[in-house]
This record gives sequence, C-alpha cells and structure tokens, in this order.
Amino acid sequence: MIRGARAPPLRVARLFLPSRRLCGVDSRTGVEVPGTGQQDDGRILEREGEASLDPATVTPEVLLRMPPPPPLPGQPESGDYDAENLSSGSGSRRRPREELRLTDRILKVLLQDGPGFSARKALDEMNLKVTNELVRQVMFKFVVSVDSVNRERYPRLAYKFFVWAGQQERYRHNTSMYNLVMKVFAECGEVKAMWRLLEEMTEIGLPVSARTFHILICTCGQAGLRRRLVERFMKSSSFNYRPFRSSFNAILHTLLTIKQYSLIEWVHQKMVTEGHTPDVLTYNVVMRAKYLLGKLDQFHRLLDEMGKNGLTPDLHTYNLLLHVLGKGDKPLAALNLLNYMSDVGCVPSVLHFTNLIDGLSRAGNLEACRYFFDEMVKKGCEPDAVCYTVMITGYVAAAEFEEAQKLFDDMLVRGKLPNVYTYNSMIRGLCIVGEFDKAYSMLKDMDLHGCTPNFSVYSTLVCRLRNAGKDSEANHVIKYMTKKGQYLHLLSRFGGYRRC
DNA sequence: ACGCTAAAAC
Repeated sequence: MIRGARAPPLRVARLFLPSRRLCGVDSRTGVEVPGTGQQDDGRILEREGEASLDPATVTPEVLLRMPPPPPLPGQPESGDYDAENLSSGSGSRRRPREELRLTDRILKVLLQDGPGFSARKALDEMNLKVTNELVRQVMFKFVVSVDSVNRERYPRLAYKFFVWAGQQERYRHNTSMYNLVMKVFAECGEVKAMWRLLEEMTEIGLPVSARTFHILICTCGQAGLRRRLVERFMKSSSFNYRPFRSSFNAILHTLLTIKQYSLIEWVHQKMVTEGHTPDVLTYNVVMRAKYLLGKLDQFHRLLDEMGKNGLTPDLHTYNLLLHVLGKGDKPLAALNLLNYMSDVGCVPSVLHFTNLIDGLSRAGNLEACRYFFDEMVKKGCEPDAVCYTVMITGYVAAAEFEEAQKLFDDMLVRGKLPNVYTYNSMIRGLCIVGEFDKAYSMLKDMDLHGCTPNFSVYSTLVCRLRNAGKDSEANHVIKYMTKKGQYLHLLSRFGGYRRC
C-alpha cells in the first residue's frame, strides 16, 4: 500500500531528490510545433501599384515600416437597394437574438457589394446603431464562415464593414475590434494586411493586447519572424495592461499556449538580462517549458531559485510538480506533496489529481493511478470527463481494456459526457483487443451522442484496421467519413483507398 | 479596458 505519513512542512524542492530519476521525457512534447506556415500572398488591401511582397522573403523591418491601409476605393453608387428601415430609437436595447438576425442582414448587404451596388451606401440606409457588440458579431460571422472559396473576398468585405463602422458617429473601434478584423485576415491568410493593422493601432494610440500578439504570432511561420514579433511587443509601450503583472508574462503565457518552448527560453533570458524580476507566473511558465523540452536539471534549478527568491508556489506550480512526480513514477513523493498542499491551504482539486494520474499513467504505474483516483473520490472530489479519460487512456495503453470499459461505463452512469478524446481512447482500446466491430459501432455512437469524431478518431480506426490486415473494413470507415463530408482535405493522409 | 486566462490522444 502506498499510504504514506503526513508530510513535514519541507521545501518543495526536497521532494525531488534524487532528481536523476526524473529523467525521460516524451519526445513528442519536446518538439516544437511548426507555426501556421506561409499563407497565400493575398493582394487584398494592397495599394494600387504597390509591389506585392512575398511573406517568405519580406523582413519584419519592411513590415514594420508599412503605412496603414488606405481606405478602399469607393464603389460606383447606385441607390436601388430598398433597405427596410430599422428604428434606431430602441436600438440601444436590442436583444442579442435581434442582433444576430441583423448580422445576417448586414452580411447579405455586404455580399451584394460590387459594380453597381455600394454596400457602404446600403449600410448607411439601414440606419444601424453601431456598437462593439454588432461589430463583434459581424466579424465573428466572417471568421467562422471563411472557406477556400470565399477567402479572397471575405477579408475585403469584412474590412469594408470595419472601415465603414469606424466612421460612424459616436463609435470608436477598440482593441478588441482590431483583434477581430485581424482574426478575419488571419483566417484568410492576409498576413501583410494584419501587420498593417498593427501599425494602424500603434499610430492611433490604441493599446495592443495579448490577443493581438497571439493572432499575429500564429502567422509567423519562421522562427526569426516570431522572435522579431516578440521583440516588438516587449519594447511596445502600448502593451502593458492589467491581468498580467508585466508584458513579459503575457508574452510568455501566450507562447506556452502555442507550444513555443524554445522561444519561452529566449524571452526568459532577455527578461533576466534586462533586469526584470520574475514572479510566480513567470516561473510556472518557464518551468513548464523546461520540463516539456526535457531539461529537467534546469527545471529543478528554477524551482530552487524560485524558493530562494521568496516566491511561494501556487496551485499551478503544484499542478506541474505533481505531473512531473507522476511521470517520474514517484507516487510516494506525490502523496507527500498532496498532503503538504493541504497543510499549506492549497487543497488539491480534480485538476491536480488528473495531472498526477496522467503522469503516473505515462510512467506505466496503473496501480498508483487507481490509488489516487480512489483517493480523490474519497476526498469528495468528483472526477470529470478529463479525469476519466486520462484513466481510460492509461488502461488502454497498458492493454487492460476491461478496466477502461468499466471506467467508461461508470462515467456514463455518473453523467459525465465522454468527449472526442475519450472515444478515441476507447476505440483504440477496442482495436487493440481485436473488437473491430465494436470499435466501428462506437464511432457511429459518437455521432448519436452529439460528439463529432475528429480526424484523429478516424485515423486511429483506419490505421488499426489496416495494421490488422483489414483493408476492406478500413476503406469502409473512410467511406463513412467521406459520406459525411468530413475532413476531405485530409483524405490524402490515408493514401487513398487500398485494394483488398 | 482586456478577454473569458495554465488539465487529456497518435
């Protein structure tokens, strides 16, 4: 039994002795995920006669010097749009549903834009009361409806509306609105236009936010460009706002969400050299990056340094520590840490148990997983879908499908909805034990339960079927996917149908 | 005045 004694109030770092045992990190987590890559070189919003810049060769210096986008040339006017007049008197108290309908009408008007129809004029005639909410909804509509056919036209229309809205009385675009139109551009691969928007924001003195940074950095396919963007934001005086103590933390945190671990190291280095004091958030982000890069010695050094600087670990620090202890197959140290947490008033939550169990299952210690799972329930902590999924995935990986099935059933009984991750693990488990028919039924069940399979789920099933020499069944699954019209652009990854 | 703010798969 793992049951351990109460933890003495020791320094967290001591739990890691001997630290050598913690080595070994997933190769998959240490790999940098490539950015969204180069997008098509769109000419939309480009000035007449302006040389088209190739994003692959353009330097940030050039981009940063770009002038703000000029207003689009006005369309020939024609007044044959019989806009139904909306009373703007009660406009300020418009219900969200009404605004949604209004959004559709605005889009309809914008879509008619072209020679012989001026969307601007039609918008004027609609007597709209322009609010942040309205602009948000119109932009959002564009973001979600972009596809390969309209990706050249939509940014034009979205920008046309954006400019028109910005000219209305008693309305001013704020940072969010710029972020939204930037997001439309991002979806359409209009990278240069995004950079020009950034310039415009700076020129009119509008602060940039972490969201602005996030949208922009996702379009930087090259590491050099990403670093330039980071530098720009670090220097920017208009990037310094509330929820984060410093703009460094906002940058670090964003980089964590997009898995740019090496860039985190770089920013941290800069931060230290420039004499900025890291806080708990800084340490948490950098330590996580170090762990994911497999640099456990540096991870421990930072943990020590954090304590020496008088910073107290918070729930996120403990979360990470528990995961690392689990991954290093140190259930006893983890138990001590859980007790210690309770002692210092940071009561472990599902999140903590889930992370610990996830680590332990990666280490292959299913017995310890089960122990902490039961312990969690005993403490009155209800496992959620993620926690169940982590347990199920662990059992599937350990080829103990019966246990996985029991947890899956238990999950349903307790009203926790399985999600794509859960189904994916279950389907993989069924394939491993050779129950291919059941795996296929589960795929179909997903849809019935309102859970749309993603490409990974299809991929799991198709690959497992093929590995078992069941090519015709694999083709059947591909047909099922094709029939539903899903992931057709990824179809080539299956290498087409295979002859049986 | 920002955006909904650190958990999971091959």
